[in-house]
Order: sequence, then C-alpha cells, then structure tokens
Amino acid sequence: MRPTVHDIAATAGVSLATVDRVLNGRPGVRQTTVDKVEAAVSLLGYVRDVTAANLARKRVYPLVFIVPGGPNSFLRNLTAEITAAAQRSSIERTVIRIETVPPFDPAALVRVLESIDPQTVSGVGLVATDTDDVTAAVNRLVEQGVPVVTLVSDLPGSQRVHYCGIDNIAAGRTAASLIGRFCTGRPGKVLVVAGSMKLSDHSERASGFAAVLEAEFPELGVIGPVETNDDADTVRQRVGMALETGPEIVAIYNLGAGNRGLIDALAQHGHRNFAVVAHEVTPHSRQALADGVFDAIINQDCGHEVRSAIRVLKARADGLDPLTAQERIRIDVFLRDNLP
Amino acid sequence: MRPTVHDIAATAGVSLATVDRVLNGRPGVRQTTVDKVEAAVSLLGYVRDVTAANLARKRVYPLVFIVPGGPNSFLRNLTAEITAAAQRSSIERTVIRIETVPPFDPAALVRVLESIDPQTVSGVGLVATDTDDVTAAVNRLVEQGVPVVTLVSDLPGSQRVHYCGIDNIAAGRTAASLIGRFCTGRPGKVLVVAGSMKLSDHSERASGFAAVLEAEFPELGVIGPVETNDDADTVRQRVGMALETGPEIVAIYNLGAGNRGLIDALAQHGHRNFAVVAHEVTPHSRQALADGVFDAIINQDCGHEVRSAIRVLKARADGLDPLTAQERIRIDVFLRDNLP
DNA sequence: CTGTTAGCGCATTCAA
DNA sequence: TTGAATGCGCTAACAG
Repeated sequence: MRPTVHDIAATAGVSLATVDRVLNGRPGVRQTTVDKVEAAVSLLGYVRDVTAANLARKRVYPLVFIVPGGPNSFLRNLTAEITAAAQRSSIERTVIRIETVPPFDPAALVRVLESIDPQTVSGVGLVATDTDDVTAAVNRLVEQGVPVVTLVSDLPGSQRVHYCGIDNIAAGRTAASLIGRFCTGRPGKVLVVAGSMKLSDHSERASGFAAVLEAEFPELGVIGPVETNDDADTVRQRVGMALETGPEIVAIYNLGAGNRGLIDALAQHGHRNFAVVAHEVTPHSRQALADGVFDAIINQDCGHEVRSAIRVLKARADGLDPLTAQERIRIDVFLRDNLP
Repeated sequence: MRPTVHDIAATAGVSLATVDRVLNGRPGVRQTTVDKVEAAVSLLGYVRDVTAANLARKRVYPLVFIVPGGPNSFLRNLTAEITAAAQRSSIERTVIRIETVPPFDPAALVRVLESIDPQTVSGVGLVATDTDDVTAAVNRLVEQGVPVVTLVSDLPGSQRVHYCGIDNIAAGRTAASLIGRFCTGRPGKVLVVAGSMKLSDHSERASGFAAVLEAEFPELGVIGPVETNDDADTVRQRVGMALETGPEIVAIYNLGAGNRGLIDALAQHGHRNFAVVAHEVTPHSRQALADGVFDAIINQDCGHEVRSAIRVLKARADGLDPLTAQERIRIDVFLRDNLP
C-alpha cells in the first residue's frame, strides 16, 4: 500500500493542510516543520497521486494550437489529429483551441502568439516559421510562464520547451542514402525540390541530403533546391522545366509538400526511371508509391506528434518533465510494402 | 462543466446508488428505473470519470507477462521494457509480474498459462509459440474472462484479444524490396536465415519475403530458410557453410535473431559485397549497420509494444476497447542514417 | 428494489 | 504559522 498524505501527516506529527503546503511549496510554514514533513516524505517514499490531486483541484489544461491553413494535405491531417485530440478533451482534462493562420506568414503567427493570455492558457503548440519575430514572440510567452512546443518545424534558437517532430537532418541523410542506393553507381544529377528555406525542417533536410550525397555518392550531383512555397502548381512547373532542360537528372527528392504537382510533372514527362523520394504519406503520395511512381516516402506520424505535444505541455504545466524516450518522433521510411 | 453522477441522479429522479448500479450493470434495479437512468445519461451526454472511479474503487490491474529467457538481445530488451513499466506501476495502478520460460518450449508456456488464477489476474501478455497446446491454453484463459494479448509473435487461430507487434508479412515484403533494390538486377541467390518456422512471426516474414522476391525480382532466388533456433553459434556455422558452398549468394536476409553469429560469419568470410538485411536494433546489429556490414535493419519498438499491451489489457479489463489507431505497431526501417 | 452514508487521496477554504 | 472541515466524482457497504 503506497503512503498517502495522511501517513505523512501522522509520521511528521502535523496536519494534512501543512503537509499539503509543503508538498506544493506554498509559503507560511516554519522551516523546522518543512524539514519534518520532507523527512517523512523521503522516509516513506511518498509520491503524490496525480489523478486524485487533479480531481480535488478540478484541474484542466487550456491549450492553444496554431497551425497554418491552406490546401497542404499534411497540415490538414495535422489539424485533424488536433481536432481528434480535442474530442478526447473531457477525459484528458484538456481544453483545446485551434488557431488557423495563413501559411508562410510570420506576422500572423506573431499576432496570435501575442494575443495569448498567460493567465488562462497553460500551453501552446505551433508550427513555426523560423524567423526572428516569431522566435521573439515565443520567447516572450515562455518567459511569462507559458510552455511552448514546436510541431513539425522547429525554432532552434528559441526558448521553446520541446520540439515535437523528426530529426530533419537525419531525414535528409536517409533520403540521400536511399536515392544513392537506388541509383547504384549511375552518375547524374538529383533534383531537390523544397517549399521554403525559411522553414527549418526544409533547410535541415536539404543540408543533410547534400552532405551524404557529397560524401558517399560523389557520382551524383545536386540541382536546387528549387523553392516552391509548397504550392503544387509551382512544383509541377518547376519540375517540368527542370526535366526538360536537364537530361542528366536521374533522381528527384521532394523535401517539401506539393507532391501532387510532382506526380503530374512526372506523368507528363512519361517518367524515365527516376529514383523518387518524397515526404509525408497523403492520399496522393500513397497512390504514387503504390503505382511505383515514388520509390520511398519519408514520413512523420502527426498523430504521435500531437499526442506527444499534449503530454509534454501538460507535464510542463505541472512543472515536471516527461519521459524523453517516449517522446521521440521517429523517421518512418515507407516502401510500397510497409505502407500502413 | 461535464455532468456528474449527481446530475444523472437528479434528472432521473433517483439516488446515487441506483445510478451507480445502472452504470456498472449491477443487478437489482427495475427495468423502468434502468430506462430512466439511461435516458438521463444520454440526454446529458454523461461519460464517467475513470480516474475518479478508480480512486474510489482502489482499482489495480494485476498483469502477468510471460517472456522466453535466454541470451536473445531483443527479448532481453523486451523484458527490460516490461520491468520499466513495472517501475511505473504505482502511478499506473498496475501490478506487473514477469514470468520467464525457457525459449522454444510450448509446454512450459502452457504450464504458466494454466497456473494463472482468473480471480486475481486481470490480464496476460505473452510471446507465443504458435502451437495447438498454447492456443488451447490461451483460449481457456480468455473464456474464463482474462484478456490475453500476444507480443511480438502472434497466435493467429486463437481468441487472444489483441496482437501487439508488427505485420510480419509486410516486414518480409519490405526486406525483399530492399534487397531487390540494393542488388539492382544482379542475378543470384538470397540466403534466408530464420529461428524457427514454429514462430508465426518468422514464418510470416519468410512467406512475405518469398512472395515479393518471386514476383518482382525473378533474377533472385531463395536459399533456405535455414533454421537456427535463434542461436548465434548455429547462425555462424550455417551461414559460414552456405557462403562456402554457395558462391552465387549475393544477399542475406536474417529474419530471426542471432545477428552476432551472422556478423562473425561475414567477417570470417571477408565479406564480398552482400546486401544484408536483418531484424531488430541491438548493440551488435547497430554496430554492423554503422560499419556498413548490414545495409538495413527492420525493427519493432518493443517499448511501444509493452506500453500498448498494458493499455489494451487495462482497457479490456474495464470492458472497453481502446483506440486501435494508436495501438498499431510500425515497421521501422533503419538505414545507417536514421538510426535513433 | 432503492436510498443514505462514508470514504478513496488530495486541495482548499476558513478559523484559530 | 497551523489545523479542522468540506468537497472533487465515484463506489460500496449497510439500511430500509
């Protein structure tokens, strides 16, 4: 039977209220009494029953998630996962609000961040654009005591308490290994397509990719990255142009969104045995993988990311830090055969 | 504010005790009263606060895990994860007992299963050998009302309530795709090494592998599977012999354990550019991947498996079924670059 | 068949 | 600076 506050009170020779004050670090207790209580705690090996505490306190965790809008399948899926989590709110004692902002608009992000009331919000998650104003706004919030986590794309220089997403440098390296192996010695160029180098996830993938390609597959060179703002039409145009004018292209790595455009361009071109690696499983990319148009998809499970973000935010709101092992988001590599 | 039992009692015009009886399906309530209460429940959209219920009931979940002993790194890691979960017992209201049995010994498994008291145990997890006696013992337990889940290796014909592990057919298919792509048209044989075809995970991997190889890479044939009982020494010997006598071997797929033996055999042989795919990240296999001896590792996260098993078992013990989406165990594909 | 009452482990008024 | 008493949402005796 694990010890309770009653046991602590008894062995320390004080009342429940005093035990509670010490446990929660509230003022108004003489140092000698504090010591007595703490002695009893460590003697009995007391650990607080968080569920009982939350019950007594009627604790709820008001959380805000800020997600870019727009047609991006992956982000829509992310939003859906947040909505699903919101549905489970009553059982998880959370109150989740989703704020949609225009994509690629740091100023809008900042505006929402600044509108957040530190008194009534116990945690914030956002898909960040890596710019100074956003970093500053995040830092301000953290300094006001509101834990902030980044989702999908990190804010490396900021005070955010956690990043819920994959290691994008490793993801880029993985893409390079796959493409290098799939080409097996055939010399040529790899066309790299990105959304925006202002997104830290995109720039990290690009650098990891280039590093491995240069070091391990010197027979392959890089064209790009060409930036498309994650717009499918732009992807289609830019890839189409590149394929026309660059007959030496043997592989394509799309490290951003807009896979639909890539698929269209490839179809128009009557694809000529390119090795193609892209990111994120969506209806389109899944079909392309099944059809053999894509050779591999690198994916992050945004359901995991959302659930992890919520766990981390709740834990930090209670002043404790969560099990990091459980919170690592994996780089999924999907071939046609292990698609879930 | 979400409704409580008090609200139900008030709108149904009955007492708390009656509400409780209806909610928990206890007998001794007139049908008309039951209806009244249920009407109130659905009217107010009541959902029970499980944490409060567990608090009041002093609920604990006594769980038994049955794991094969022996030197197998993966299984030792699995055991470690169960132990880690047991450490969190007090907070998760579980009481976890680990039973170690000799590996490849169905009779021992059956003996432990039969020793389990349905009155005092609320759930069982086991790494199963796919034999009739084990299936029968599992079915008996389930019929006695004890939920049983399989870990790592399933018992397809049984009444087990859930399987916590990867889709092994897909895993085998994935291995075949990787090996096929890595060999790129070079004809030859693939040596397939397994522990025992009595393990459903091994036999499923073998069949998935063979299917894809045959359909998509006809230039590659299969040698094996050779069975090693997951013993590293046996693996070393059998692989060594095969490499001596089979100069046409261009790739190796070890779908079982004993990677250490494989690594040794390859080293002795002065490895001649084989494509090598193995299962499970362990200290040895990780090193082999880093050294370029292995080309890919297919992995299952046994920490996830254990935590999933516990969630499922707890949920079933309470008569509810868990979110399946969250409980799917993924097939991890690790290259040198995305090793965690 | 139904209701009253006393807790589960903890937090929090309100007095002392 | 400390303690007694009440309640969070739910379950479980024990009465009626």
